[in-house]
Amino acid sequence: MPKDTFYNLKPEKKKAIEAAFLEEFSQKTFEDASISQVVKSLGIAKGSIYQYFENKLDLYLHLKSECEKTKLAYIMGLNRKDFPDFWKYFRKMYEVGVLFYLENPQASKFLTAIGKNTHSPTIKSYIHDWRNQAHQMFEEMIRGEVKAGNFRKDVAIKTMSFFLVSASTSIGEYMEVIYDMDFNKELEKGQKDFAKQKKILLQSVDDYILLLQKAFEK
Amino acid sequence: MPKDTFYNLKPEKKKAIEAAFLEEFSQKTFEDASISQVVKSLGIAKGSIYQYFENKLDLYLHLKSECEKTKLAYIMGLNRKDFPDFWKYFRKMYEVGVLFYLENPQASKFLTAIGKNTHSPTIKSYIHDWRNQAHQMFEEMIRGEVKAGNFRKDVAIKTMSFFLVSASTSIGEYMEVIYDMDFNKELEKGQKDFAKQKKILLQSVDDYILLLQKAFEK
DNA sequence: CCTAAAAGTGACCGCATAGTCATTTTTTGA
DNA sequence: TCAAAAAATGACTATGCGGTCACTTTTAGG
Repeated sequence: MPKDTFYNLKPEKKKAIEAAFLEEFSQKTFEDASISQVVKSLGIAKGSIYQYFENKLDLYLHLKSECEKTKLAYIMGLNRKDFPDFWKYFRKMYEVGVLFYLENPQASKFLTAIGKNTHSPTIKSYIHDWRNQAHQMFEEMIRGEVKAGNFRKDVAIKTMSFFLVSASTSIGEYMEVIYDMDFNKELEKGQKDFAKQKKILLQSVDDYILLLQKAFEK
Repeated sequence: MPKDTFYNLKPEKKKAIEAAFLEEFSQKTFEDASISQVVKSLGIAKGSIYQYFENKLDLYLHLKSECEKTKLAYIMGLNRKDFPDFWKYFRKMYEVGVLFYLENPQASKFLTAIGKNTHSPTIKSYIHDWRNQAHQMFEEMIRGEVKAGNFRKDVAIKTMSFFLVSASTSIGEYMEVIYDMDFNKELEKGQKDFAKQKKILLQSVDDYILLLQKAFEK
């Protein structure tokens, strides 16, 4: 847990520090991310960081939980029961996910980057836990749909869950590719249309759903 | 390129060095992998490594190309034309892939681990190239199947290719999970049946194909 | 205004890395 | 047998890291 000193910081400075480290941890492994370099770019002393946090991991986990909290606020309130079928629900998840991405690109990229620490001795256990949770969640969802007669039942639920988790991850990567392509295109034209971006990103999701739906239906 | 000194080494020593570094690079990032630690475990001097290779990257790329060469020997000879449909061809690719895995676990794991260096400043360009090649290959294959009327044509080829690449990666990860589970189960019983392992791994592929087939068919 | 607490600092420590190179050891073949 | 070539060595360099701490500066409030 961060120390009181950190929470006593002026909001702008707190934000600046968080932003700088989000950036660093989005682009490097936990081990390769360098506190020394970030404080240099921030123009503060390295010692200060250790007035705010216990150590590097404490800092990392603080960012992680902050970003997760932010994202959760977007996801919260979504309930399978409120949708006529699983894919409408699935799509809505991505709709709020895209909103989160467009409104908090740094946080979103950081959360994605966490998953790239598969080999980090410090971080891998957190990833492992997260993956297990995701698989369990998806398994339960799929089991529900199978029981309700909405999904095929000739393929093991574990397999379908693995398939769906990977497809979900892939959607995220695909969206980033599409976003970069389109972002550069818009840059040339010297504009940046938020609503249009959202539409383009969600088109990727819709296309993926077209494929997934067929794969999972009876 | 490795220096002559390396190729002049006695085969056993050469193999031992390669094996030790395959192991290290399978478990750590390129940057985090430690030559110092590997040479210690090998019982040779660090200077020797620099008699064999220009530098760390040279060593890494040597292992990469060696493993790729080994795997290529398994894949080579497979031709879409020799199969009645795409999924029979796809399955055969995994059949030889599984064989490669069972016969060269270190090489196979190393090749998989390359992909985890997305954030490595030294390695990421190689991954990027590899990904682009994979996507291009898959795109061409899919285009062929669409033109032949075997695949649906209402989803962009780029999307289908992204979907298929991710599913393929996922199969690999799924197989490792399944393999570990089953390997441990067999260990308890104190046996290790190669043919049975192969069958179990390929069952994962078959299940994935059941899903993919539906997703892609007209 | 002045003092005590809080915040900020950066030189420094211990450690680990990739890579070098003068020196020693081993191998080779005439 | 012996000298020249090849290979092996490990102390050493330069660099970078996370983390510490004695010290300085800023802030707060009686």
